[in-house]
Order: sequence, then C-alpha cells, then structure tokens
Amino acid sequence: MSNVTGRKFATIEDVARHAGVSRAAVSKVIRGAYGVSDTMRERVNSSIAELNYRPRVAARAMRGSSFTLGIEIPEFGNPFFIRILKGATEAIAGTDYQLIIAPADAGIETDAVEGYRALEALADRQVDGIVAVSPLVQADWLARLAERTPVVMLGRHDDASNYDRVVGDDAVGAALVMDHLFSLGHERIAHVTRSEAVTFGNSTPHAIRLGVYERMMRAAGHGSHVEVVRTGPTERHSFEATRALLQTPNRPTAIFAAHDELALGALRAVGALGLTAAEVSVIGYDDIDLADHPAISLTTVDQAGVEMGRQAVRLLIEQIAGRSEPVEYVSTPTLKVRGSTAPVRRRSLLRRR
Amino acid sequence: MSNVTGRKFATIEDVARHAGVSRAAVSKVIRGAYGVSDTMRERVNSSIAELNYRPRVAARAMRGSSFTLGIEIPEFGNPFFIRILKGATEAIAGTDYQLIIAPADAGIETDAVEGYRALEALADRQVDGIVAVSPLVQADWLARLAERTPVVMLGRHDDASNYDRVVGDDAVGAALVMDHLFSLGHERIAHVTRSEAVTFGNSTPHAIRLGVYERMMRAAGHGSHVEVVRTGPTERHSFEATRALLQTPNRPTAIFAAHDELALGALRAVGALGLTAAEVSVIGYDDIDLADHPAISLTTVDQAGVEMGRQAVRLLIEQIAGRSEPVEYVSTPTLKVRGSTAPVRRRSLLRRR
DNA sequence: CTGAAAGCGCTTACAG
DNA sequence: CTGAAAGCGCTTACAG
Repeated sequence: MSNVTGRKFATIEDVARHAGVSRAAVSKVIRGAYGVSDTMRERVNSSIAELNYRPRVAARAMRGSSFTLGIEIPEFGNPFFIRILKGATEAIAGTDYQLIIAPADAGIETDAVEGYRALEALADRQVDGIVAVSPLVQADWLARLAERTPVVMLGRHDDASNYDRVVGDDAVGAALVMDHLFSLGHERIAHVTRSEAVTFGNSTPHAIRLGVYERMMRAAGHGSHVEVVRTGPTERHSFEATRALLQTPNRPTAIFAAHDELALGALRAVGALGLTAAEVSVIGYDDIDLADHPAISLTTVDQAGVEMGRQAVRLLIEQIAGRSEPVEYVSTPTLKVRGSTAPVRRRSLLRRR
Repeated sequence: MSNVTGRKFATIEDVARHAGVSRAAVSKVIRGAYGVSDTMRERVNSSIAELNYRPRVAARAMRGSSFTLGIEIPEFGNPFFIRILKGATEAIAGTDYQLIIAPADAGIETDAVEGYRALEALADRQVDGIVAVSPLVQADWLARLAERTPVVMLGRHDDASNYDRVVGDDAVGAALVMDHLFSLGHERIAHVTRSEAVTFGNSTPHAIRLGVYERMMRAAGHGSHVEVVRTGPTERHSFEATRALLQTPNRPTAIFAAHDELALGALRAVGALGLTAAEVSVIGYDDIDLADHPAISLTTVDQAGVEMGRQAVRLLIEQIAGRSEPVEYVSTPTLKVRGSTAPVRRRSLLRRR
C-alpha cells in the first residue's frame, strides 16, 4: 500500500528484513507473546521505531483480534447514554482497544430494526466484544450473537445464559420515586413515559418503572388517579405532552417522568403555564449533569450511568480474557431530592383561603 | 472460522459454491460492480440470503475499503460535540458506512497527545476517511495524514492544502456577542475561556473569540476592563472560576463565556451568589439544546453544530468519491437573545437611589 | 459476462 | 529461542 506521494508504509515484512529476523518474530514482539529473547525484542523494537511501523488492524483481525470494542446506543440525544459512553471511554483508556460506536437511532417510534442493524454492523467488523443498550432486540437473537462474540447488555432484566448484564435496579428506583411523592402527600400522580413499544413486556427499564408506578398507585389506594402519558424520546416531545396534560381539568399535582430528558420537558411545560413546584412537582430518573444546576434543581434518581458504562467495559474485557460464566452487575439507585418536588397543596386548602 | 457451537459462518467461498459461480462473481455482486448478468446476480443474491452470508469487513479492508469513517472528538462532556456527532450520524444513515468514534479526552489540561493517539488509532483501522476536531495537532502532521486518508477538520481556521474544513465564523460570532453586550451598555465585560493551550495561536475557535473580545474592548475604549479568566472544560470548572471572579471588588457586569458549558457554570455562580441577570449578564456560545429552556434562558450564539457535523460527513464522502480539491464550509453564526443578558445597571444609578 | 490466480498483511501451529 | 509455511476472506487485475 502506498500513499498519494508514492511513499510506502512499512509492513511487518519490512520490519523483519530491517531487523534481520522472521515475520513471526516481529509478530511475537508486537503481541508481547512468550518466547523472544531480550536481544531480539530490542532489535525489533528499534526497527519498528525507525521505520515508523504500525500494524494494520484489518490484517490482524483476519487471524486474531481487531482490538476494537463495539458499543451500541439508541441515540445521542439522551444525556444518560452519553454518561455511559463516558464511563466506557474511561474504562478503555490505556488499553489497546478502541471504541466503535454504533447509534441505533430509530427516530420517534423506537423499534428494534435499527438495533439489529447496528449490532450487525459491529459484528461485521469483527469487534472483539460488544456493549449494547438494545431493550427491544429479541433475547434469543442476542444469545446467538453472544455465542460468537462477548456481549454485555445494559438495562436488560431478562435471563441471560451467555451474556453479561449491567442494570440499574429499576424496581427500587421507581419505588424511591413513588415513596417520595407519597410522603409529600401527592395522590394525583401522572407518569410520563415512552411509547408502548418501549414499555412492552416486563424486562425493559421503562416497563419496570411503569409497572411499579401502577402497582404502588393502586396499593396506596390511588388507582383511579393512574394516568400514563406516552410521548417521544426528547425534551420537546415531553413538553408538548405534559403541557396538554396540565391543561386538563383535575390536572395531576405531581409528574413522574420516566427519565430526566422527559422531566426537563415537563419542567418546561410547568414553567410555560406559569406554574411552580408548589403546584406541580416533577421528578425524573437518571440524575443527568444538569439536574443539580440551581436553575433546574430536578429531584431525580441517580443510577450512576458513568459507573455502569465503566463496569460494562470491565466485564467485557473479563469475557475476552476468558471468563465464560455470565455475570450481572446491579447498580443500586439513590434518590436526589431537589427543588422540583414540593409538598402537595391540596385544592381543599386552596378553597378555604 | 467457527463459533462456539462449532457452526461455521458462510464465507464468500461458500456462497460461490452454493451458487455455482466463482468467488470473483460473488464479490462483484456484493459490491454492485459492473459486469454481471441479471441471472447471475439473482442466483448469487439468493445464495447469500439462504446462507445468511455477511462479508467480513476486515477481509475487505485488506484490499479495498473498510466502510468505516472515523470521527475524533475531544470529549463527550461538551454538548456541542454531541451535536456534531448527531449531524454526522444523520449524514451517514442509509449509507454502508459505520462511524468509529475516537475520543481524545485529555482531562483538564488539554494537550495534543491524546489527539495524535486518537487519530492514529483511526488510521490503524484503515478507516476510509476521518472527521476530526483537533485544534492542537500540528498542521503539517495533519497534512501528512491527509495524504493517505481523506480528512475533514472541524473548527480549524488554518490554511489547508489537502483537507477540507468545516468552521463556524468565530470572528463574526464573537463580534455579535460584543455588539450585543455593548448595546446593553456593558463596559466591564469579562471573558471566561479555556487554558492558554487552547487559545494558543490564532487559528483555534477559542483563540479567535478571545482575540475579538480583546480588540473590541479596546476599540470601544474599555481596554482597562479587559479581564480574561482561564478555566477547565466543564461547567463545574467554570462555576468555581466565575464565583471567584464575581467576589472580587469591581466585578464585571457581564460575562462572555467561550462556550455554553462554561456559560452554564457562570449562571450557576450568578445564582449561587444571589445575583440575577440584571446585575450580571451571561452570554455563551454554541446554543446547546438547553439554552432555550425557560429555566436557563441563555443568550448565546448559534453555530449550528448538527449542520456542521452533517456537512463534515458530506464533504468526507465527496472526497472518498474522488474530489481532490480541498473545500471549506463556513457556518455563519446567529445571535439568540434570551433572558440571561440584560441592560447594565450602572453603579452610579444605584448610588443615586 | 465469467473465472483462475495472485496478493493484501498479519497470526498460528509446527518444526527445528 | 527462532523461522518457513499455510492460511484468514476478501478484491483486483488479467485472461478468456
């Protein structure tokens, strides 16, 4: 292979000739493999430096590994996924691995098609392992993928026989939300969440949060106030949906948003209608960076996204190193109480004034 | 190559045998190359489907292209880079390309080392082209990289003989900021920006914004009020630095933050000290998603990050398709006036009250 | 339009 | 400890 100016790039062959050894020897030095004398290692290394040699990853991938890990995320729009990327990047720093990111952005109506496409693109590139956030792809499809590539799934609560899982404890987190709201006296609580596709079944994070919401509402005797609002993935979508909700008679006194992006939209709607936390409390999920900004001050559930990303890569590298028994890492969420939630102001009290 | 269960993955050889044609023929069909009869194409395609064949990218990369584009960004923490990623992702959707993202996170003190490392990791993987945000790597080093790989640089105002550039017009943007502040009556304006390394020379975006700030301050006769505050890349860093600044006697009446993340930190400091926009105006740069949230309402400069990311990939694909003359795409910024800036309240007026 | 053969740059047994 | 040889799965001239 030659570049535009006709200069050739050094190959393993060039290094071998320059150092007066075999290609196999150079290969061993590169890989740090066992069985090379110090003299040879030095000679080879100085030839590598002199020729400015860098092994072609594609050629190595043909026989060995690609030194590339794939990570699939649904979209860049949600800050929570960015935190996962951040953690993954941190965990990978200092290793020989590089991250290849495959976004599976399906737009408003999330379906699994883009997830499959992204995962296959990763597999086509023979990545050494895959971290994925694909709540909608079929478990058996994943199992097949995991047969040939180490896989770590994020946020899947299903059973997995051959891939690792990193999950937040969504049941606990949602319960924290509801208990907090109940303790403030709220009864009329709405849940703003994503489309049915995303809450289908009982193993996606949003399905679990929704389930806990409904069950705890009923258990507390507020079953008649259950109100589930479906919306798209962005702050903007949530804003529109929440504004409509808040303009209905008997509007809720509190909104449990399925994630912080949606909570921001709810906050925007509350503000746009001239309301405050005293009238409509908003609580989110994820604890994105901005949640503790004084201008936002969003009560939310911290599920430690950066740490989840870090753990996912750690588990993946463990698998690559040989572990075959699947492992699960559960992140225990904590509640962050801030200014966006307040004690309910009962209508009856208002009337009495 | 066989997977864990011993099942073999189909190779081009298998497809050729199954379809009763040569490997070359299959290759042509895959690539959509000229010179295959319809009958053969159909036969091959049905064999591909039946065998569930997917070409190995690594093998293709050995001779042809890797169908992978690299994008290097300094960090995931800055929402502006996320918007660029978003645009790049959009532009790539529907093509056969996949994006490989190399973060060059150097922590607080940005230096070029991580940029080189990230770019080399991309080159090692023989990506078909590279989009990069590397203000600090040497121009001649980039030129050498661009000799062998199509390159599009984001936010570099230097001359480029063999790579494309996508830039915002930072001189115009910074002038919009200063004019806006002057029109509100501000004279004591501070500039919160990154470390000297990032504003070194006169070709990085931050260097240009800083230069315009200083020149316009002097031209307006406020040279004695020039105050440049250096800080790290995050909102948190900016918060600390700005808080210190606002606690000095003769604090500024307005703060020009070099980007929105820093502006958010400044806003936090303003709020933490119990001040409002009437006392200290804050203006940012980038128009991140959150800037128009009513709780934030940040006056800022929109430099259309998503579009820049989109254009970068478009130019890259043009280069891959054969264009050799370098092209520059300039994004013209616009001012978004919101609630974080207000007319100056002169101390003299205060005294008179 | 179709195919046989060479070759891309590595790694992997295997033999010495 | 060291090296010769085969092979990974494709694409690319080239010949027919």
